[in-house]
Order: sequence, then structure tokens, then C-alpha cells
Amino acid sequence: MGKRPTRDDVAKEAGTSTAVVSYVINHGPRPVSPTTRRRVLDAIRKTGYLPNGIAKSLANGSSDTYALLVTDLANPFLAQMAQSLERELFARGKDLLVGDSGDDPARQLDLLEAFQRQQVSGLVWYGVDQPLPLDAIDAYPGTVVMLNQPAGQEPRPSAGRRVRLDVDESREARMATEHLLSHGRRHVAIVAGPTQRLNSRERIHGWRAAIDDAGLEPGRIITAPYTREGGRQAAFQLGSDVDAVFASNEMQAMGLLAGLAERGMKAPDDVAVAAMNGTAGAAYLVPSLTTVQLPQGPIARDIANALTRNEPSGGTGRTGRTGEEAIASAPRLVTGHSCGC
Amino acid sequence: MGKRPTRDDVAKEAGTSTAVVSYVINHGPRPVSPTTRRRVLDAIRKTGYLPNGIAKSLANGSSDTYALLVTDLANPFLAQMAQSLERELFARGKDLLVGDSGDDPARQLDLLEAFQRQQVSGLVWYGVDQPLPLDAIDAYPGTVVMLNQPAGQEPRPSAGRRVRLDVDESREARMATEHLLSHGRRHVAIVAGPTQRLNSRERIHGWRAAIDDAGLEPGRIITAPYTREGGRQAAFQLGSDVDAVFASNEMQAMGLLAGLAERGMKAPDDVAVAAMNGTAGAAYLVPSLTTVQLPQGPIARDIANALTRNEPSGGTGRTGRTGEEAIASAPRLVTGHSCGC
DNA sequence: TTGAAAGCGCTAACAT
DNA sequence: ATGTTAGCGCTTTCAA
Repeated sequence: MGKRPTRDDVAKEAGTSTAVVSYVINHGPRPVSPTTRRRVLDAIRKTGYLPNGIAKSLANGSSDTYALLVTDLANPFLAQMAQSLERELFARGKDLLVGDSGDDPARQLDLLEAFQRQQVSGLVWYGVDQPLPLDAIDAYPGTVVMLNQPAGQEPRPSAGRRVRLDVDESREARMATEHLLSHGRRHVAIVAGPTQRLNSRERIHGWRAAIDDAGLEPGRIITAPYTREGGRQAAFQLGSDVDAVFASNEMQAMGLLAGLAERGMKAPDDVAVAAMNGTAGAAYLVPSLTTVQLPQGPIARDIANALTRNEPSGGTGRTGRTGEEAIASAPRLVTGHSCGC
Repeated sequence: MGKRPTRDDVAKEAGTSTAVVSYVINHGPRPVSPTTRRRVLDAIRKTGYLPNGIAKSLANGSSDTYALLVTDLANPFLAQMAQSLERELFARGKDLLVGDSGDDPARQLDLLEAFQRQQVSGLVWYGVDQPLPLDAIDAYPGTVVMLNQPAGQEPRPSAGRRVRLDVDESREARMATEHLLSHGRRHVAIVAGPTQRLNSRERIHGWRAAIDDAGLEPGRIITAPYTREGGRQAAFQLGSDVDAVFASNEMQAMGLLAGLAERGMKAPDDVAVAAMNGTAGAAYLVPSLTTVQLPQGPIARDIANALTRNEPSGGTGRTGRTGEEAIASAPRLVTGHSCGC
């Protein structure tokens, strides 16, 4: 980093004190006469001065930087979240740091520590696994928005503000499954995530509830990683009686479609398919994939607002008894051809 | 950010000076006796001290933060790059900031400024358009790794180190096209990007060269945005004589396959398809997509090395006459079924 | 309305 | 081997 002009250079150039330069730049906290303001502004332009955000953060005791910590930055669902979040934060003059835990708990912990060192003011967290490492969350200072924290947890004392994205995994799975049933399908299997994961179990629960409500027998539960290859492998475990499959995420669904094609099975004719946590890309698969999607734009906006809103309580060890903050997310069904529509 | 323990607290706890604490933490620059070291380490553990990276950066005059500035974080190719880069930087104890220009030049400029304010030590840049805004690049202090800077540019004086990812767009397009021809296809069209873009023209050039070399007539050039929808629309502009299509990027190819399916055209039977800048997802399209891919892992490693390598020259206005730094990228053909393989 | 100066937490040159 | 202290660039209180 070369020698860049500092606030001192600007002050000198403008013939004022350094404090005044601050007042001008920050529009406060003290007023500055129009004349002086002009001189400062000119000096800034002349010197090509750019404030040093690092120094500012140190003096302020808080940074303009936030972080997104997820399990897989290349997962379309998460990549889209990164994109939306960056947009919103940038619009608010904030920066976004990213971390990819790669589903590794140790790595996740290291990233948390790294973010703390960098004094990030807030963290958006899609945790490695359910149940989440609550101790680490509790100890984390600053605001934490949890993307995959299950509802109905006991409020626990935490070192900072906690906000939960209110996702109902079970309901989303149910919506997708019900749609498959509405097409007259009777044997709906599920490609589930690893069963030790809570979100996986919740999705299974929703799938099952839809089938129970219809008075039908549940189809096979095929467990697979939340990956494309996991979905592909699952396709080869499908019995010939199955006429529909609910996939627990879009990547699995994508692999499933690929696997079905390999087996020479037609979707939706032989097997109808629907998934949850879909993205914009679902519409361009062959056949176009029916998914339940979350309104990422609004969600990202709410998250950014929550992050940058002045912390209501800065203290330590506060219990979130004040009606636990949550961000709403209204899932909607986006139909393609994979379901038979 | 709550009141966290500082180096002073640690020093007090350990009964030493603050300098010694620094020496221990940084393994230098002065030696510390084993006894004292232990006491400091214990004090650190006891207080739960975590160094303040912001303060460290200020004192050092350089940060451990780097930035990735791209046109579309949700583009699989770029998302994969973000992931790989984050991995490599994290392994080196560095942080990664992301910026999404959304193909907007003004936004790109704003992001550049924001990164400068944050004192990022290096920037990885996939620029909005060709030709790149060279003035902004030249003025950028610190190391800049350019992901889509064409080769053979005049060396220009710049404010920091400049590294170019050595991609030969033309060659990659040619590789994909030649592969289509090797399957006996004779009428190869191209879905090209916007023609005002240099990279688009280079890809057209490579496609054309392959066809010329084979002594054939070039097929239709269909211009479309670098998006899935662009590719889909292109499918509807294909004449019945076309027996193969080269798509200029993976998103276009994905849309193209979708569009072909909509039209009832079979790939690869009716039309063979191949693309460049493919990702791991290509293998799971239907049919699996043949692409030319760049070795993202090694590339990310080289970029991280370039970024974190001590700057050979910190000065201002240095011309890169010293054999312009470049990072190699060896494209390889990854075959799927879309080409007829 | 403006200026002087005390920090913010850390590094490292300079003393001891 | 360890301690003292002057910055790094900025914010903001306190004086003027």
C-alpha cells in the first residue's frame, strides 16, 4: 500500500485543522461554515484523498464490515444469497466478507475466530450442521443472523444480538410434496439429506405429512448427501413403483434428473420431480424443475436491515427474552414441467 | 462490539510488558524466554484474548484483507472462483471481501473505491467489460490480478503490481468447436456474447478458426447475453441445417439445452452442443454438457500466491517492463454426452 | 465555528 | 530478554 494522502494532508492543504476535515466528511458532529467546507472539499479533491476505513474503524470501535459464513459458496442457493446480501450491504455502504466452511466444523470455528479478529459488526450464518454449535454462537459478539437455526429453541444468554431467519423446512417440503400429489401421483419417494441433520429430518417430516394427509402410503426414503452426485445416485435406487420424487434441495434434484435420464426414465412421465430451496436456475433444467423457493431479495433486504440497525442492546449476557427477533420468509411454489404441469 | 480484552489486559495478567505479548503472538521480531512465553500464553487463554486485526492493520500499514470483484457472484463459474479463492486465502490467514458489479460500470467503480478505503491489500478482478477501464486499474494501489484482461496489451505505468490470468479465450472456443467437428458435425453455429465485448469477439474468432481449418463454412452467429435466458432464446433462432452449436459460456449452454428441449430438438442427436468456461455442474445437465474447463483449483492457488507474495516493488508509477507477471491456465476438454460422445 | 489533543489497539524502534 | 513509547489515521471531547 503506497503512501496515500491522509487527513493531515487535506487539513494542511485546506489550511484548517484536522477536526474540521472530519466534520465535513462525516457531516458532523459539529457544524462547519460553508466557506470552510468548500475549502476542505476542494482540498480533498485536489489531494485525491480517500478516508482510511481501517483507522476509522479503530477510532470508532466498530467496523463497517459484515460476514457471510456458509457451508458451500458454490451451492447456487447460497451463492444467490451471497449475491443478494452483498447488494444490500453495499447499498448501505458496508462491506461483505465471505467464509466457506465446506461443511467442516473445525473450519467453521476457525472462520468464526477470523471474523472476530477482523471486528466484523455482524455475521450471517448458514451453519455446518444441525444442531448448530450453540456455544460458539452464544459466545459470538455482535449481531448474528442465523439462516438455518430451527424454531422453538430455548432462548439462551448470548454475547450479542441474535436474529433467526424464520424458515419452516417442514412446510416447504410439504408444499412441494402436496403439489406432486395434486398431479395424481400416489407413490412419492424422497431424496433426503443425511438423517443426522435436523433440517433433513424436518424435510422428511413435511414430505411424510403431505402423504399422510392424502391417506397414502409413504414411498421410499433415500438418504444422500446434499449434492448433485447424491441426487444422481439416488435415481438408481428408485423402484419401478415410484411415480414421483421429492428432492430435499435443488442440487439433489438436478442430479436426480440426470440420473433418471441415464436410466432412461422420463420425467415427469415416469417420475414426477419437485424440490425445495430452488433458485432461478431451476427453470432452465430439462425438464424445468418445479421448486419451492424463498424470496431471496426481500430476505436479503431484511437481513441487511437487521445487521445494520443500531443494536438495541450492546450489553453482554443478555437473554433474548424480548420476543426473539425473526425474519419472515414466505415460501412459494414455482412450477416447471418436472412435476407434470 | 462489546468490551473485549486487549493486549494491555493480557500484559497485566501475565505481569509483563505489552511488547512481550506482541513478540509472543507474532513470533518475533524479538526473542522471548520460554518462561515468559508460557506466562503470556496462559494469560491469553485466561483472558480469552483475540488480537484486534483492525488495530494490527493500522499499525502495520497493510491489511490481511483481499477482495474479489466480479460481474455476477451467482454465475457458477464465478461462484466457484469465489469459493476456491476463499479457501486458498483462508489457508494463508487472509480474509476475502466480495463485490458484485452486476455488469454496471458505475457500480464497479464504487466498489473499487470502497475496497481502497478498506485498504485491501490485493484485488482479484473480473471486469465489467472489454476493454477494461484501464484508468481505474492503473490508479489502483496494491496488487491487482485481472481475470479477463486480454493478452498483448501495452505495458502501462500503474500504481501497483499487476498480474494477468493468462486465458486464451480464442483457443478455448476453438477446442470446443474442434471437438464438435471431430464428431463429424458440419454446420456449427455459435451462441456468442454481445459483440461489443472483446471476449465475445475472441470466442467467435476461435470458433471460426476451427471451422476454417476444417475447410467448412461457418454456421450462424447468434448474439445473446451471457445468461441462461440468452441461451434459451438462441435455441429458437437455430435453422434446421445446423447440426451443432458452440455456446460461449456455460449459462448460455444450459439455456440452450432447455430451449432445444422446448422445441423438441434432441441433443446431441439433432444438435450437438459444447461450451467453454464450464464448471462441475456441467456433468449433471441433461444431456451432460461437454465443456472446456479451466483448472480452477490451481488457478486459485496461483492467484492467492501472487496476492500474498511480498510485493517485489512497492513504488508508484512502475511500468511492468519486467516480463509482465502472468498466471497460467491450461484449459481442458471435459466431455459429456451433449457433443455426441 | 474552529483547534488541540487524547485515545482506539497494536507494532517496533529504541532503551535498558 | 524485556520495558517504554512514538506512531498508524481517525473521532470526538474539551477549550478557545
